Amino acid sequence: MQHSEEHTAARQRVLDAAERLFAKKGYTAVTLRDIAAEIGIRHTSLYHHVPGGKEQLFIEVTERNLQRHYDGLTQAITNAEPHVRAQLRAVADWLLSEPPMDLIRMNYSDMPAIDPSHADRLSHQAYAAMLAPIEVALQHAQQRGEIEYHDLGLIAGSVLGLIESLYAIPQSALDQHVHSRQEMAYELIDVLLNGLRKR
Amino acid sequence: MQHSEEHTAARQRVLDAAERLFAKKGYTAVTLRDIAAEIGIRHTSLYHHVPGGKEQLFIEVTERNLQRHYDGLTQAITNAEPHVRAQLRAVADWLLSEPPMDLIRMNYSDMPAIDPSHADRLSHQAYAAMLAPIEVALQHAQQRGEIEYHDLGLIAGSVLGLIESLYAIPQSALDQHVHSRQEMAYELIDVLLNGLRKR
DNA sequence: ATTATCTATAGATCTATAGATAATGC
DNA sequence: ATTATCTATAGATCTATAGATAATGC
Repeated sequence: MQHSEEHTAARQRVLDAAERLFAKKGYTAVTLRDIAAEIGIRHTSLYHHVPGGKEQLFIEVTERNLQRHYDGLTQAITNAEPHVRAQLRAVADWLLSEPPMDLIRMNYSDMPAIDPSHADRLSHQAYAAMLAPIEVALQHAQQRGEIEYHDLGLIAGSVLGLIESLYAIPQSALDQHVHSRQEMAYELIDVLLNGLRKR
Repeated sequence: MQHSEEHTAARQRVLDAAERLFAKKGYTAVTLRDIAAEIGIRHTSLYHHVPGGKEQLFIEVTERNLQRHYDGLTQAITNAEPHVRAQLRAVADWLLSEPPMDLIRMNYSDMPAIDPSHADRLSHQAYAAMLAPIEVALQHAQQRGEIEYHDLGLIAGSVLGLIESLYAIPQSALDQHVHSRQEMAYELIDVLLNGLRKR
């Protein structure tokens, strides 16, 4: 016997589609019809999987997305060579393999549209999931003497901001440009690390 | 005699409110009712000032916003001391005095929701208005020998991305933190410039 | 038998139009 | 006289519920 919290295949398809669309366009820009259309069902069928409706769906898949990012970033860092440059490149590779995590939009547009208590929790989770793995890697790099800075939380945010901001480049501009997002990310990581070198 | 393209005081109030709200929350998250409520009129009255409706309103105020940013950034740089550090601090001050220009949201959420031909133009304008002034300042800095890098367009984007990403920090986290956004921006500018030093 | 989807429907909200009324500026 | 706003209304779309039908998994 399975109760409704269980993860059936159909429910997974719903959550996957919702996660992708909400991540890409934000809470208000996505309708339940968009999500349902994505997987070829009627929007009313979504309520069977998520009785709480749009808001519950958004909260659930956003937490899921953040957890996935935490895992992905942690894995990327763990699997990379134990040097900060390789680890930050792995972070960039991970982030650029996913749709952008637009934390500004979350902060200014998504969060104000949902229940405040949930918004607070999500904001906290976003901060922790995205920044913590990077900050830990930077701390280890500092212990190894690869970098030197007094506020590595700020630098972790910069790494995230620098890489994600590459998603602000329109596809049309990317096509003309010689470099890919990955190449640009790698260059920026080198500039940043150059600015953090012990001297 | 004045035709409807003229800028009357009432029309200015409409555009101001629309600009602020669209900048903050994005195209789909803002309704015409929100804009009208902001200035204490009924939403149907908006059509008198902007017959083209929501989409025309968004396009008009977004271009206006971009022009304002271009002017503001150019002025900030011109009025600053003629050194890259002071100029980038002035850029940060300007950007942090305005609501965030979330170019990721524009790229992924706003632009797909409007007419493609207008979207293309707006994307191009955004790129030019926000990056060009910073890039020019960096080129001058390079001519003065203050920095050295082969792709200053990429660095201009980084400056923008770094500073705007400070808007991803929730207010609650800012309250706990010791540093203001401005202080963090100044620190990041120093790290970046340190990474771009001639050596 | 359980899970998933569909149809039908309600009520709220959104963009938009038409025409009447009020406010403003020579 | 012109400009700005309002009321009334239409039609589209959105979230959500109820109950019937179809698909699935033991």
